[in-house]
Amino acid sequence: MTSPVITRFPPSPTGYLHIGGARTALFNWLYARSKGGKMLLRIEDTDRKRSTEDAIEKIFAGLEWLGLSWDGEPVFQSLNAQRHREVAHGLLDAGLAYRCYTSQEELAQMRAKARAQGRAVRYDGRWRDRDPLEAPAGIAPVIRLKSRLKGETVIEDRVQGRVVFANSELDDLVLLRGDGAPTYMLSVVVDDHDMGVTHVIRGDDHLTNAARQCQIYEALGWDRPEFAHIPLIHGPDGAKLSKRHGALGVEAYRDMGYLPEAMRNYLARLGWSHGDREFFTVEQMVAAFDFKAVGRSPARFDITKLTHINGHYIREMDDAELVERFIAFLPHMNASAMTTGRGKDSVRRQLLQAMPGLKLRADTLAALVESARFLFAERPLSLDKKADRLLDETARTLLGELIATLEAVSSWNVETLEVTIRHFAEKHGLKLGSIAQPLRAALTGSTVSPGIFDVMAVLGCEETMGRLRDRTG
RNA sequence: GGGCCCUUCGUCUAUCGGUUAGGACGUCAGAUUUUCAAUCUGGAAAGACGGGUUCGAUUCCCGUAGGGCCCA
Repeated sequence: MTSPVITRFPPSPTGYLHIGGARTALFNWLYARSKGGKMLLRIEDTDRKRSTEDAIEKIFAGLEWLGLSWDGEPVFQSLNAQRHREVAHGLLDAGLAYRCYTSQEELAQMRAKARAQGRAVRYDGRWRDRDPLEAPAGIAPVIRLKSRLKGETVIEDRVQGRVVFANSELDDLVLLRGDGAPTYMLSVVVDDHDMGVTHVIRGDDHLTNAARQCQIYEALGWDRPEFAHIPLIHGPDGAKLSKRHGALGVEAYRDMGYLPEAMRNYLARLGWSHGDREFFTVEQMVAAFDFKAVGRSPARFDITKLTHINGHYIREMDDAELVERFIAFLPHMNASAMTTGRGKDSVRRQLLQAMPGLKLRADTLAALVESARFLFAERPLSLDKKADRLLDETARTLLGELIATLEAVSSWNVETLEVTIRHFAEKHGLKLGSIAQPLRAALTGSTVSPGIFDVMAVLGCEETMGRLRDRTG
């Protein structure tokens, strides 16, 4: 019988949930779900000065937006400091750790010396076996792990494969600082152990840390978890993802009109693949996810592809569902006023009717909203430059004649309107485009819109005629 | 500086030693067309470099170069 899989996502609440963190969370979530296990959330708030409530809220919101639910209550690392200290002192009592009184100056010298000799920069263990009685007064010691000097530390990583570190490269790491604060290295190991984490899935920037953490596990006599170090996401220039690129919070993408399912799909395919498959439902993703198919090289964030995937999801989405997303999105672009003065039901009805034509032309919710503005615009419409130029004397005259024809239309629907207008164009010896474009300009204020007959149908007879008269009167 | 990781079209990737090196985004051309999209068809586009191992390397090994991460 194998124990249930427990993964964890441990964000520091010093900012928003960025793209890289979101993908790490996704992979943890996918693996846990695929194994019928759990994903825990740990808030690594030991840096009290930089941790904020606001950041915690944003991280929760980001995970929820992406549909990455965690199991149980979040663990706050700062609350475990006492436990971490006890573990460190246990190691001290067992002779597996020691007090080190080396000053900052000495450390700096050590570094300079190592560097000059072309060796790894690390602590030389000068207090490792020294008599504590020689301790200088007035210096609060740090507690260091008495790590193995010889041999190797081997990590059988689920993504990186077998990675070997010579123990001689790893120095006696600090467990507790002079002020008694546990180090990151100690806290992570103790918390992961206490939380029962079986699989540590994180960015490969932690690969070297993993070796050091293994030494702590060993000293403590604890089983280490499985490790899976996934490659980082880089910016378009191949360098670390920064604010210049995509290191925005996921909520920034939400506000740009990206769908969580699209973001999830895109992120999953960054560094992971499943044959030639590009699109995955959550279920398919969970079923197909496997560390063996996770690559080891970093991937660049490409918003163009994200946008394409987003457009795909918008087009595939059920119209009624899209209407709800549309409405929910309005506040995010400060466009709530767009539909004021209209009944909620009528707004929904009109959007639903227009959606098939609108969603084909938008690859973000923001673009979708923009493209729908003409529906709710107040008469007389303001025309953009091109539309204005299109509506010259000839065009207006033509529209005037069209009004008369349209007044005779008995049933106002796409089919009838199309037949009527095609006939009208023929009668005047015009191509359909010659009448459709002025019509579009008059009805939408733009030269770009869904099919013109759809526009007329969605606008309705009364509004259509009104907008036409605005241009011919 | 040391250690570790990485390297297939511009980008994300497939390839379990033998393929015309495949797909996707982007790009170009065409079809369609009432605009713009969407859609369809087609094109250009890749194994960093140098050595090995092998009948045969993108694939395995070594080195070089480049990039990244950690340590400070």
